[in-house]
Amino acid sequence: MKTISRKEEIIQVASRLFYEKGYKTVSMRDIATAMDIKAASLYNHINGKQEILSEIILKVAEEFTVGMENVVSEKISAIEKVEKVIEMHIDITVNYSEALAALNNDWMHLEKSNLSAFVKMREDYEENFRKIIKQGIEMGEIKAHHPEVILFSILSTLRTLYLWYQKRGKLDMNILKRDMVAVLIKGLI
Amino acid sequence: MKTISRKEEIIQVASRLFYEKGYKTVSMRDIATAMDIKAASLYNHINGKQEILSEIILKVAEEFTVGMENVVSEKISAIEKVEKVIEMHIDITVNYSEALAALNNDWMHLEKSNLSAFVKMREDYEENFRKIIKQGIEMGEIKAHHPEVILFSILSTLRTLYLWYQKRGKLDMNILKRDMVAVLIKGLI
DNA sequence: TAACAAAACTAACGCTTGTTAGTTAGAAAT
DNA sequence: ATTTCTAACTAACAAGCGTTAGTTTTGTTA
Repeated sequence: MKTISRKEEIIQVASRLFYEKGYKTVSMRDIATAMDIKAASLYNHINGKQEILSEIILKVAEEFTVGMENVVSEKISAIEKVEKVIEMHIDITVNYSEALAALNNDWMHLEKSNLSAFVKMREDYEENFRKIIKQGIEMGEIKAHHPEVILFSILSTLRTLYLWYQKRGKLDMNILKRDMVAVLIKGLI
Repeated sequence: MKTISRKEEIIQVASRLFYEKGYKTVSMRDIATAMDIKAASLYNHINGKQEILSEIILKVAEEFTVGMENVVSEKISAIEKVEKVIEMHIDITVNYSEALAALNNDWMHLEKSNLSAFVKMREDYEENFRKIIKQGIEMGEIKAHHPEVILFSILSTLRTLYLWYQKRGKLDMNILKRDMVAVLIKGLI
Protein backbone atom coordinates (compact mmCIF):
# COMPACT_ATOMS: atom_id res chain seq x y z
CA MET A 1 0.00 0.00 0.00
CA LYS A 2 2.14 2.79 -1.31
CA THR A 3 1.15 6.27 -0.15
CA ILE A 4 2.40 9.34 -1.93
CA SER A 5 4.97 11.47 -0.15
CA ARG A 6 4.58 15.15 0.52
CA LYS A 7 7.21 15.88 -2.10
CA GLU A 8 5.30 13.94 -4.72
CA GLU A 9 2.20 15.83 -3.69
CA ILE A 10 3.94 19.15 -4.28
CA ILE A 11 5.08 18.01 -7.69
CA GLN A 12 1.58 16.89 -8.55
CA VAL A 13 0.01 20.19 -7.53
CA ALA A 14 2.73 22.16 -9.31
CA SER A 15 2.20 20.14 -12.49
CA ARG A 16 -1.44 21.11 -12.54
CA LEU A 17 -0.66 24.79 -11.98
CA PHE A 18 2.12 24.80 -14.58
CA TYR A 19 -0.29 23.20 -16.99
CA GLU A 20 -2.83 25.94 -16.37
CA LYS A 21 -0.61 29.01 -16.29
CA GLY A 22 3.00 28.14 -17.13
CA TYR A 23 6.11 27.83 -15.00
CA LYS A 24 7.05 31.51 -14.85
CA THR A 25 3.55 32.64 -13.95
CA VAL A 26 3.16 30.24 -11.04
CA SER A 27 4.81 31.41 -7.82
CA MET A 28 5.89 29.32 -4.87
CA ARG A 29 3.12 31.07 -2.96
CA ASP A 30 0.62 29.88 -5.54
CA ILE A 31 1.74 26.30 -5.08
CA ALA A 32 1.68 26.63 -1.30
CA THR A 33 -1.78 28.19 -1.29
CA ALA A 34 -3.10 25.35 -3.41
CA MET A 35 -1.86 22.97 -0.69
CA ASP A 36 -3.15 25.10 2.18
CA ILE A 37 0.29 25.78 3.61
CA LYS A 38 2.78 28.64 3.52
CA ALA A 39 5.41 29.03 0.81
CA ALA A 40 8.32 28.59 3.20
CA SER A 41 6.99 25.19 4.26
CA LEU A 42 7.58 23.84 0.78
CA TYR A 43 11.30 24.02 1.42
CA ASN A 44 11.05 21.27 4.01
CA HIS A 45 10.43 18.91 1.11
CA ILE A 46 12.10 20.35 -1.96
CA ASN A 47 15.21 22.39 -2.67
CA GLY A 48 13.55 25.04 -4.79
CA LYS A 49 11.30 25.86 -7.69
CA GLN A 50 13.85 24.67 -10.19
CA GLU A 51 13.88 21.21 -8.65
CA ILE A 52 10.11 20.92 -9.04
CA LEU A 53 10.38 21.75 -12.72
CA SER A 54 13.22 19.36 -13.43
CA GLU A 55 11.55 16.46 -11.63
CA ILE A 56 8.38 16.98 -13.62
CA ILE A 57 10.09 17.23 -16.97
CA LEU A 58 12.91 14.73 -16.70
CA LYS A 59 10.70 11.94 -15.43
CA VAL A 60 8.52 12.09 -18.55
CA ALA A 61 11.48 12.65 -20.83
CA GLU A 62 12.94 9.39 -19.56
CA GLU A 63 9.68 7.61 -20.27
CA PHE A 64 9.91 8.74 -23.87
CA THR A 65 13.54 7.75 -24.12
CA VAL A 66 12.92 4.25 -22.79
CA GLY A 67 9.80 3.85 -24.90
CA MET A 68 11.63 4.84 -28.07
CA GLU A 69 14.54 2.50 -27.33
CA ASN A 70 12.11 -0.37 -26.93
CA VAL A 71 10.48 0.35 -30.27
CA VAL A 72 13.82 0.71 -32.06
CA SER A 73 15.03 -2.65 -30.77
CA GLU A 74 11.99 -4.54 -32.02
CA LYS A 75 12.29 -6.61 -35.18
CA ILE A 76 9.35 -5.20 -37.10
CA SER A 77 8.83 -3.11 -40.20
CA ALA A 78 9.36 0.66 -40.21
CA ILE A 79 5.65 1.31 -40.54
CA GLU A 80 4.96 -0.92 -37.58
CA LYS A 81 7.57 0.99 -35.60
CA VAL A 82 5.87 4.28 -36.42
CA GLU A 83 2.61 2.75 -35.22
CA LYS A 84 4.23 1.70 -31.97
CA VAL A 85 5.67 5.17 -31.44
CA ILE A 86 2.26 6.75 -31.95
CA GLU A 87 0.68 4.36 -29.48
CA MET A 88 3.44 5.03 -26.97
CA HIS A 89 2.81 8.76 -27.23
CA ILE A 90 -0.87 8.26 -26.61
CA ASP A 91 -0.19 6.08 -23.56
CA ILE A 92 2.23 8.58 -22.05
CA THR A 93 -0.18 11.41 -22.78
CA VAL A 94 -2.91 9.64 -20.85
CA ASN A 95 -0.67 9.02 -17.85
CA TYR A 96 1.20 12.33 -17.72
CA SER A 97 -0.97 14.87 -19.48
CA GLU A 98 -0.20 17.70 -17.08
CA ALA A 99 3.52 17.09 -16.99
CA LEU A 100 3.56 17.30 -20.78
CA ALA A 101 2.61 20.96 -20.66
CA ALA A 102 5.78 21.74 -18.72
CA LEU A 103 7.84 19.50 -20.97
CA ASN A 104 6.59 21.23 -24.09
CA ASN A 105 6.44 24.83 -22.93
CA ASP A 106 8.82 25.28 -20.04
CA TRP A 107 11.81 23.05 -20.77
CA MET A 108 13.85 26.13 -21.63
CA HIS A 109 13.61 27.24 -18.02
CA LEU A 110 15.60 24.23 -16.90
CA GLU A 111 19.09 25.07 -15.73
CA LYS A 112 22.56 23.71 -16.41
CA SER A 113 22.86 19.93 -16.32
CA ASN A 114 19.10 19.45 -16.29
CA LEU A 115 18.76 21.54 -19.39
CA SER A 116 21.52 19.77 -21.27
CA ALA A 117 20.25 16.36 -20.20
CA PHE A 118 16.82 17.21 -21.52
CA VAL A 119 18.08 18.61 -24.80
CA LYS A 120 20.21 15.53 -25.35
CA MET A 121 17.28 13.20 -24.72
CA ARG A 122 15.12 15.14 -27.12
CA GLU A 123 17.75 15.15 -29.84
CA ASP A 124 18.35 11.42 -29.47
CA TYR A 125 14.63 10.81 -29.59
CA GLU A 126 14.22 12.80 -32.79
CA GLU A 127 17.23 11.12 -34.35
CA ASN A 128 15.80 7.68 -33.61
CA PHE A 129 12.50 8.66 -35.15
CA ARG A 130 14.26 10.11 -38.17
CA LYS A 131 16.15 6.87 -38.72
CA ILE A 132 12.96 4.85 -38.62
CA ILE A 133 11.44 7.07 -41.29
CA LYS A 134 14.51 7.05 -43.51
CA GLN A 135 14.72 3.30 -43.22
CA GLY A 136 11.07 3.03 -44.18
CA ILE A 137 11.71 5.13 -47.26
CA GLU A 138 14.72 3.03 -48.26
CA MET A 139 12.75 -0.17 -47.93
CA GLY A 140 9.97 1.30 -50.03
CA GLU A 141 7.45 1.09 -47.20
CA ILE A 142 7.10 4.86 -46.89
CA LYS A 143 6.58 7.31 -49.74
CA ALA A 144 9.68 9.34 -50.57
CA HIS A 145 8.64 12.73 -49.32
CA HIS A 146 11.17 14.93 -47.57
CA PRO A 147 11.86 12.92 -44.38
CA GLU A 148 11.99 16.05 -42.25
CA VAL A 149 8.50 17.00 -43.34
CA ILE A 150 7.18 13.59 -42.36
CA LEU A 151 9.04 13.65 -39.05
CA PHE A 152 7.87 17.12 -38.19
CA SER A 153 4.31 16.49 -39.18
CA ILE A 154 3.89 13.40 -37.00
CA LEU A 155 5.92 14.70 -34.10
CA SER A 156 4.10 18.01 -33.83
CA THR A 157 0.78 16.22 -33.73
CA LEU A 158 1.93 13.83 -31.03
CA ARG A 159 3.55 16.55 -28.96
CA THR A 160 0.40 18.61 -28.71
CA LEU A 161 -1.84 15.65 -28.08
CA TYR A 162 -1.96 16.50 -24.38
CA LEU A 163 -3.88 19.69 -25.12
CA TRP A 164 -6.50 17.83 -27.01
CA TYR A 165 -6.76 14.95 -24.60
CA GLN A 166 -7.80 17.20 -21.73
CA LYS A 167 -10.31 19.14 -23.79
CA ARG A 168 -12.18 16.16 -25.19
CA GLY A 169 -12.18 14.15 -21.98
CA LYS A 170 -11.51 10.47 -22.06
CA LEU A 171 -12.69 9.62 -25.50
CA ASP A 172 -12.04 5.91 -25.67
CA MET A 173 -8.33 5.51 -26.08
CA ASN A 174 -8.61 2.53 -28.38
CA ILE A 175 -10.72 4.50 -30.80
CA LEU A 176 -8.26 7.37 -30.57
CA LYS A 177 -5.30 5.09 -31.26
CA ARG A 178 -6.97 3.51 -34.24
CA ASP A 179 -8.03 6.77 -35.88
CA MET A 180 -4.83 8.63 -35.04
CA VAL A 181 -2.68 5.85 -36.46
CA ALA A 182 -4.84 5.77 -39.58
CA VAL A 183 -4.80 9.51 -40.18
CA LEU A 184 -1.09 9.89 -39.59
CA ILE A 185 0.07 6.78 -41.41
CA LYS A 186 -2.16 6.58 -44.43
CA GLY A 187 -0.52 9.74 -45.69
CA LEU A 188 2.80 7.98 -45.72
CA ILE A 189 2.07 4.84 -47.71
CA MET B 1 9.15 55.06 -48.64
CA LYS B 2 7.56 54.03 -45.43
CA THR B 3 9.90 53.95 -42.45
CA ILE B 4 9.01 52.01 -39.37
CA SER B 5 7.98 53.94 -36.29
CA ARG B 6 9.62 53.59 -32.93
CA LYS B 7 6.56 51.79 -31.65
CA GLU B 8 6.75 49.24 -34.43
CA GLU B 9 10.42 48.82 -33.62
CA ILE B 10 9.60 48.03 -30.00
CA ILE B 11 7.04 45.47 -31.07
CA GLN B 12 9.51 43.90 -33.43
CA VAL B 13 12.23 43.61 -30.79
CA ALA B 14 9.74 42.33 -28.23
CA SER B 15 8.50 39.70 -30.66
CA ARG B 16 12.00 38.34 -31.02
CA LEU B 17 12.55 38.24 -27.27
CA PHE B 18 9.14 36.65 -26.60
CA TYR B 19 9.97 34.08 -29.22
CA GLU B 20 13.24 33.26 -27.48
CA LYS B 21 12.15 33.29 -23.84
CA GLY B 22 8.42 33.79 -23.50
CA TYR B 23 6.32 36.77 -22.46
CA LYS B 24 6.59 36.32 -18.70
CA THR B 25 10.34 35.84 -18.76
CA VAL B 26 11.04 38.98 -20.77
CA SER B 27 11.05 42.18 -18.72
CA MET B 28 10.56 45.73 -19.93
CA ARG B 29 14.20 46.25 -19.01
CA ASP B 30 15.17 43.38 -21.33
CA ILE B 31 13.31 44.97 -24.20
CA ALA B 32 14.82 48.38 -23.49
CA THR B 33 18.34 46.98 -23.22
CA ALA B 34 17.94 45.28 -26.58
CA MET B 35 17.15 48.71 -28.03
CA ASP B 36 19.94 50.48 -26.15
CA ILE B 37 17.61 52.68 -24.16
CA LYS B 38 16.16 52.68 -20.64
CA ALA B 39 12.95 50.92 -19.70
CA ALA B 40 11.12 54.11 -18.82
CA SER B 41 11.72 55.45 -22.33
CA LEU B 42 9.55 52.73 -23.79
CA TYR B 43 6.53 54.42 -22.25
CA ASN B 44 6.91 57.38 -24.58
CA HIS B 45 5.74 55.04 -27.33
CA ILE B 46 3.54 52.37 -25.79
CA ASN B 47 1.10 52.19 -22.91
CA GLY B 48 2.53 49.10 -21.26
CA LYS B 49 3.74 45.56 -21.62
CA GLN B 50 0.24 44.26 -22.15
CA GLU B 51 -0.22 46.48 -25.17
CA ILE B 52 2.91 45.07 -26.78
CA LEU B 53 1.59 41.56 -26.35
CA SER B 54 -1.87 42.29 -27.69
CA GLU B 55 -0.57 44.13 -30.75
CA ILE B 56 1.69 41.21 -31.61
CA ILE B 57 -0.95 38.55 -31.18
CA LEU B 58 -4.08 40.21 -32.50
CA LYS B 59 -2.45 41.37 -35.71
CA VAL B 60 -1.58 37.81 -36.69
CA ALA B 61 -4.86 36.44 -35.41
CA GLU B 62 -6.65 38.78 -37.79
CA GLU B 63 -4.50 37.56 -40.67
CA PHE B 64 -5.66 34.03 -39.95
CA THR B 65 -9.26 35.10 -39.65
CA VAL B 66 -9.26 36.94 -42.95
CA GLY B 67 -7.34 34.15 -44.67
CA MET B 68 -9.80 31.53 -43.48
CA GLU B 69 -12.79 33.60 -44.57
CA ASN B 70 -11.31 33.92 -48.03
CA VAL B 71 -10.84 30.18 -48.30
CA VAL B 72 -14.33 29.41 -47.04
CA SER B 73 -15.93 31.71 -49.59
CA GLU B 74 -14.19 30.11 -52.55
CA LYS B 75 -16.15 27.75 -54.74
CA ILE B 76 -13.81 24.78 -54.70
CA SER B 77 -13.85 21.25 -53.30
CA ALA B 78 -13.24 20.54 -49.62
CA ILE B 79 -9.87 19.00 -50.33
CA GLU B 80 -8.84 22.07 -52.28
CA LYS B 81 -9.93 24.22 -49.36
CA VAL B 82 -7.76 22.22 -47.00
CA GLU B 83 -4.89 22.72 -49.41
CA LYS B 84 -5.48 26.46 -49.44
CA VAL B 85 -5.58 26.58 -45.65
CA ILE B 86 -2.26 24.74 -45.43
CA GLU B 87 -0.69 27.12 -47.91
CA MET B 88 -2.05 30.11 -46.03
CA HIS B 89 -0.51 28.83 -42.80
CA ILE B 90 2.83 28.44 -44.48
CA ASP B 91 2.66 31.96 -45.90
CA ILE B 92 1.78 33.50 -42.55
CA THR B 93 4.48 31.47 -40.85
CA VAL B 94 7.08 32.87 -43.21
CA ASN B 95 5.96 36.45 -42.66
CA TYR B 96 5.29 36.35 -38.91
CA SER B 97 7.32 33.50 -37.51
CA GLU B 98 8.30 35.30 -34.32
CA ALA B 99 4.85 36.62 -33.58
CA LEU B 100 3.53 33.08 -33.84
CA ALA B 101 5.46 32.07 -30.75
CA ALA B 102 3.55 34.62 -28.69
CA LEU B 103 0.27 33.66 -30.32
CA ASN B 104 0.77 30.00 -29.52
CA ASN B 105 2.35 30.20 -26.08
CA ASP B 106 1.39 33.49 -24.50
CA TRP B 107 -2.16 34.21 -25.62
CA MET B 108 -3.41 33.31 -22.13
CA HIS B 109 -1.60 36.34 -20.77
CA LEU B 110 -3.83 38.66 -22.74
CA GLU B 111 -6.27 40.59 -20.61
CA LYS B 112 -10.01 41.31 -20.76
CA SER B 113 -11.32 42.32 -24.17
CA ASN B 114 -8.10 41.35 -25.92
CA LEU B 115 -8.31 37.89 -24.44
CA SER B 116 -11.93 37.35 -25.35
CA ALA B 117 -11.39 38.76 -28.84
CA PHE B 118 -8.57 36.33 -29.40
CA VAL B 119 -10.44 33.33 -28.05
CA LYS B 120 -13.41 34.15 -30.24
CA MET B 121 -11.26 34.39 -33.35
CA ARG B 122 -9.61 31.11 -32.57
CA GLU B 123 -12.90 29.34 -31.97
CA ASP B 124 -14.37 30.69 -35.19
CA TYR B 125 -11.30 29.64 -37.07
CA GLU B 126 -11.49 26.09 -35.75
CA GLU B 127 -15.18 25.91 -36.45
CA ASN B 128 -14.66 26.96 -40.06
CA PHE B 129 -11.96 24.35 -40.47
CA ARG B 130 -14.18 21.71 -38.86
CA LYS B 131 -16.98 22.50 -41.30
CA ILE B 132 -14.68 22.11 -44.27
CA ILE B 133 -13.63 18.69 -43.06
CA LYS B 134 -17.16 17.52 -42.29
CA GLN B 135 -18.31 18.73 -45.65
CA GLY B 136 -15.48 16.82 -47.29
CA ILE B 137 -16.53 13.66 -45.49
CA GLU B 138 -20.16 14.10 -46.51
CA MET B 139 -19.20 14.58 -50.12
CA GLY B 140 -17.03 11.46 -49.96
CA GLU B 141 -13.87 13.42 -50.71
CA ILE B 142 -12.35 12.72 -47.30
CA LYS B 143 -12.19 9.37 -45.55
CA ALA B 144 -14.65 9.02 -42.70
CA HIS B 145 -12.32 9.10 -39.75
CA HIS B 146 -13.32 10.96 -36.61
CA PRO B 147 -13.40 14.59 -37.85
CA GLU B 148 -11.87 15.88 -34.63
CA VAL B 149 -8.87 13.64 -35.11
CA ILE B 150 -8.34 14.96 -38.61
CA LEU B 151 -8.81 18.56 -37.51
CA PHE B 152 -6.47 18.20 -34.58
CA SER B 153 -3.82 16.39 -36.54
CA ILE B 154 -3.58 19.00 -39.29
CA LEU B 155 -3.99 21.98 -37.03
CA SER B 156 -1.33 20.93 -34.56
CA THR B 157 1.15 20.49 -37.37
CA LEU B 158 0.37 23.88 -38.85
CA ARG B 159 0.44 25.64 -35.52
CA THR B 160 3.93 24.48 -34.67
CA LEU B 161 5.29 25.09 -38.12
CA TYR B 162 6.95 28.29 -36.93
CA LEU B 163 9.31 26.31 -34.72
CA TRP B 164 10.44 24.23 -37.58
CA TYR B 165 10.70 27.05 -40.07
CA GLN B 166 13.29 28.90 -38.01
CA LYS B 167 15.36 25.81 -37.35
CA ARG B 168 15.66 24.65 -40.94
CA GLY B 169 16.22 28.07 -42.42
CA LYS B 170 14.54 29.06 -45.61
CA LEU B 171 14.13 25.72 -47.23
CA ASP B 172 12.43 26.60 -50.47
CA MET B 173 8.85 27.39 -49.60
CA ASN B 174 7.42 25.88 -52.76
CA ILE B 175 9.03 22.54 -51.96
CA LEU B 176 7.76 22.82 -48.41
CA LYS B 177 4.22 23.57 -49.56
CA ARG B 178 4.19 20.68 -51.98
CA ASP B 179 5.50 18.10 -49.52
CA MET B 180 3.50 19.38 -46.57
CA VAL B 181 0.28 19.32 -48.56
CA ALA B 182 1.08 15.83 -49.78
CA VAL B 183 1.92 14.42 -46.35
CA LEU B 184 -1.06 15.97 -44.62
CA ILE B 185 -3.64 15.32 -47.31
CA LYS B 186 -2.77 11.91 -48.65
CA GLY B 187 -3.75 10.51 -45.29
CA LEU B 188 -7.24 11.83 -45.77
CA ILE B 189 -8.21 10.52 -49.17
C1' DT C 1 17.54 82.28 -32.73
C1' DA C 2 13.65 81.16 -30.06
C1' DA C 3 10.00 77.93 -29.48
C1' DC C 4 8.32 73.50 -29.69
C1' DA C 5 7.76 68.59 -29.80
C1' DA C 6 9.77 64.08 -29.55
C1' DA C 7 12.26 60.93 -27.13
C1' DA C 8 15.56 60.10 -24.18
C1' DC C 9 17.01 60.38 -19.19
C1' DT C 10 17.21 59.74 -13.57
C1' DA C 11 14.97 58.43 -9.58
C1' DA C 12 11.82 56.30 -7.29
C1' DC C 13 7.25 53.97 -6.10
C1' DG C 14 4.80 49.85 -4.40
C1' DC C 15 4.56 45.10 -5.12
C1' DT C 16 5.94 40.37 -5.98
C1' DT C 17 9.48 37.08 -6.38
C1' DG C 18 12.39 32.93 -4.56
C1' DT C 19 14.56 31.88 -0.63
C1' DT C 20 16.63 31.72 4.27
C1' DA C 21 16.72 31.71 9.39
C1' DG C 22 14.89 30.62 13.40
C1' DT C 23 10.90 28.81 15.95
C1' DT C 24 7.02 25.85 17.30
C1' DA C 25 3.49 22.16 17.44
C1' DG C 26 2.59 17.38 17.34
C1' DA C 27 3.71 12.55 16.71
C1' DA C 28 6.94 8.63 17.19
C1' DA C 29 10.65 6.40 19.39
C1' DT C 30 13.60 5.72 23.42
C1' DA D 1 8.90 11.17 30.56
C1' DT D 2 12.29 12.71 27.48
C1' DT D 3 14.40 12.94 23.28
C1' DT D 4 14.07 13.01 18.27
C1' DC D 5 11.93 13.87 13.97
C1' DT D 6 8.75 15.87 10.84
C1' DA D 7 6.46 19.47 8.98
C1' DA D 8 4.37 23.34 9.76
C1' DC D 9 4.92 28.36 11.13
C1' DT D 10 6.45 33.78 11.30
C1' DA D 11 9.42 37.19 9.74
C1' DA D 12 12.36 38.96 6.84
C1' DC D 13 15.87 39.47 3.02
C1' DA D 14 17.64 41.15 -1.48
C1' DA D 15 16.47 41.33 -6.07
C1' DG D 16 13.51 42.14 -9.74
C1' DC D 17 9.09 43.63 -11.57
C1' DG D 18 5.93 47.18 -14.25
C1' DT D 19 5.14 51.69 -14.03
C1' DT D 20 5.06 56.91 -12.93
C1' DA D 21 6.81 61.67 -12.30
C1' DG D 22 9.63 65.04 -13.42
C1' DT D 23 13.70 66.58 -16.06
C1' DT D 24 17.02 66.98 -19.79
C1' DT D 25 18.65 66.29 -24.35
C1' DT D 26 17.95 66.38 -29.26
C1' DG D 27 16.30 67.76 -33.59
C1' DT D 28 12.93 70.36 -36.29
C1' DT D 29 10.06 74.35 -37.34
C1' DA D 30 8.68 79.32 -37.07
